[in-house]
Amino acid sequence: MRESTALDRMICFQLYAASRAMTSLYRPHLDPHGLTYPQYLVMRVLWHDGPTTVRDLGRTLRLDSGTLSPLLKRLETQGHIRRERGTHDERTVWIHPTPTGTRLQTDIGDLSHALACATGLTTDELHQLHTLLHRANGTAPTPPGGTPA
Amino acid sequence: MRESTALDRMICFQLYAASRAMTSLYRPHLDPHGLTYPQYLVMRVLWHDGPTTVRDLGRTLRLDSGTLSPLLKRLETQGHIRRERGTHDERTVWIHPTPTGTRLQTDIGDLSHALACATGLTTDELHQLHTLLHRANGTAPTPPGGTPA
DNA sequence: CACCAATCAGTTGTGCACAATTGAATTGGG
DNA sequence: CCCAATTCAATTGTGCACAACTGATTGGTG
Repeated sequence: MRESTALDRMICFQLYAASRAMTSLYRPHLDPHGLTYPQYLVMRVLWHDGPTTVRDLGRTLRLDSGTLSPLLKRLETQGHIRRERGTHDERTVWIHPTPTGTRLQTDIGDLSHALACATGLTTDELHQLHTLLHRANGTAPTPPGGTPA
Repeated sequence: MRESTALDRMICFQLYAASRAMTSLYRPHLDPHGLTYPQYLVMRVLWHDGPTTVRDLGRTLRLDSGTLSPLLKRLETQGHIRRERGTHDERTVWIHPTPTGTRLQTDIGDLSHALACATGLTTDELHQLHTLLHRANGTAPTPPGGTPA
């Protein structure tokens, strides 16, 4: 409908464009709280799992320390997290959400509905997309329940 | 299967992870030619459409001049493209593929098969994914024919 | 014609991504 | 116990993305 380039036929480009578009949809919701999208993902892991090591954050988000270290430094500067060297294993660094960081969860609220609507896809299509992306990512989709954007 | 975080249920994260994974799949194929994935996308547009303006490249790839200007400068330094101010409208800059840049197309060859296989999805699933991403991107999928990765 | 708004490419500044490397801490084998 | 291999976070360097801005060019209107 828009362009007639070979790009139209490339899944990789659609994936690339869709990922950036999704980030843009989050931006207006996160900007007021001073968070970027990757920072928001880190906070979500902390809200859900509690204190975590940098190593586990990397495994979960599939990011390495080269990305996470400066990102976590910025979250610490903003007062959302606290870093602490492990006592048992001094190589690991534990990331704790601060009270400020925890309060962000309720301040930001649930974005999934607003974001799901913004895609223009039906609930069924979102579910299909979710399943396909899971398979492409080599993970198993969580079978029951809704599918947040 | 891997993590039990709320991230599992977020399409946005699956999209973000899948997009980066796809780029990683391209990397070993593009690195030997000194191209990055976004640079490869630019070259594909030039191979398909011939000389193009920076403005149209931006519309096609959904990138602004802040991203394209330095990227094109690097492609020019590598000898793959040539820039030329428009004569009719001196605001626009035309991007021409050089012979070297054109030769890249045959040198790199067709990556779609290798990439499609690497995802582990069936042809049917790739087609579904393609259609869903198109709809999410607000574009119409090109109905007939195969679906390169 | 004069002027003003819009268009276009480029620059600046911030923040990811990721390869490669560093250096400290830990682990395992002999 | 000792030392070589591994693990872990951080750092360095390159290249996107994108917001905000600049400055030149163009097009439309009075």
